[in-house]
Amino acid sequence: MLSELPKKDARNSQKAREAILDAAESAFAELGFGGASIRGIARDAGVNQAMIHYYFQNKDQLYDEVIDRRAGAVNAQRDAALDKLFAEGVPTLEKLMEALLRPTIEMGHDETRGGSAYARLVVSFSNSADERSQIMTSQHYDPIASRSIAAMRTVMPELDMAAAVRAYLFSISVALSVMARTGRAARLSQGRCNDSDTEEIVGATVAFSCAGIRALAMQADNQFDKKVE
Amino acid sequence: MLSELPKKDARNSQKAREAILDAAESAFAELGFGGASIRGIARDAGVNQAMIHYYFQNKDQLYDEVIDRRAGAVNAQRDAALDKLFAEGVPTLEKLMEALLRPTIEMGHDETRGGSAYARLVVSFSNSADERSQIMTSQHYDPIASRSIAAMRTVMPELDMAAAVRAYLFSISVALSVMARTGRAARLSQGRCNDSDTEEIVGATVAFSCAGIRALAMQADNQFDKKVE
DNA sequence: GGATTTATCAAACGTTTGATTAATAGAGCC
DNA sequence: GGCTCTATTAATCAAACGTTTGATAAATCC
Repeated sequence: MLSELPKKDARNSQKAREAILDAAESAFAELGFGGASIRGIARDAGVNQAMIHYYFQNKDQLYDEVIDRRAGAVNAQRDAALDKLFAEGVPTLEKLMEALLRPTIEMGHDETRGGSAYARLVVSFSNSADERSQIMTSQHYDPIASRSIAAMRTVMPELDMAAAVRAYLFSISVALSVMARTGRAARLSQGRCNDSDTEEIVGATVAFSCAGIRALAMQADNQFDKKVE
Repeated sequence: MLSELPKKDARNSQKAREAILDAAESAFAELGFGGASIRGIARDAGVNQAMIHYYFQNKDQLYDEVIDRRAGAVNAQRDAALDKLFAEGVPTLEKLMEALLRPTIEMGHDETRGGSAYARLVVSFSNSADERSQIMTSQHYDPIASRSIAAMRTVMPELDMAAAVRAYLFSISVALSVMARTGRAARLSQGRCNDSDTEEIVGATVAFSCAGIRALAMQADNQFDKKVE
């Protein structure tokens, strides 16, 4: 067969699009939006520089599509998990938090499909206060966050709105930090802390979060009691 | 008095240095290392562009000094708090975690002295896996982290090394997320969640962390029991 | 009070940036 | 076999980038 040469048909164009998204994902994760360059992305993707503008117009839209591709997938998983869970009645807090956190953590640990690069990217912009990051967070992650917070209050009715929001954000920040996998855990524990065993990490994250959430609920309760008496 | 003109003496030179560091802190926090420009920093600081290279040689060293200035201050506070705490015997877990987390959170809430810009910066690089960020984290924050982890194991001897490292990193990630103050809490709670009340946030963060840490300790205990029986 | 050091400036260096252009090659259709 | 649409290329653009330079004013030293 003599067709290992690059083809210019529609099938190959999809390949090019994906290759650009993959390269951009790594570049944005490693260098930040400002530090990543269109030229570098094109080189890594093995395409001509102008192809990036052809498919994505400009750098901002490329960034948005990188995030949209992954956020869409993981949030669909979380939505489905919530649907399934509440179809069988009101779940335990542990089941709920695992449904919310597991897809996030697993994506970060999926080395084979570039999930870990995206993990670092989402950790970075979700903790940033600049306008671009805020827009990405609110557009791609606020809807599932609102649904999750409502679900937490169904499972734990004693959580008021403020406490539930705080509980959700605390839990997510823990999950994101294990997603990022900076290698710090291994460094600080001289290799005794394994941050590659997904099941162990999901278990630890869920246990930590649920205990923390219950503590927040008790704290809120106590404050309520004080005001009442 | 006719001396409102800029002076070229040593006193003014310190002012220029500080102005550059302040402007760089904001720029790096908002735009990332790659997105921030020396020209923009010089403009914001009100100094000539060449002054930045005169004082800091290059962009990398400027970045390092921005971080060193704040990290030195906050880690000195944490060290002193640990000294004081253990001078009076072995403290409770709550006292320990408050000593570790309060200085961090308070710096992020110090709007008047630019602490909140640094907060966003430290959140960003401490969750990043690129080489520059790793170096910053390990140089400026690993020493106090190691001491903190050892202190946690003194207070809770049932924590093995791996669990203690994980507990520390989880707790710090929660504190960092409230430090960043992206405004998301207010958005998701329609303003009901106040992320400006420092005391309330310190209380919530400490309560959440301590409960989580105890849960991790129990988890480790159970695994140990399983292996023994 | 001349020499030396420190602080400051405007201008320029070569490089890299995001973006645009005009030209072309191939696939599918009629 | 020509037409049309999509995909791809090399060349080019002005702007912005980090850094360096040479000159100069002020402060400090001996």
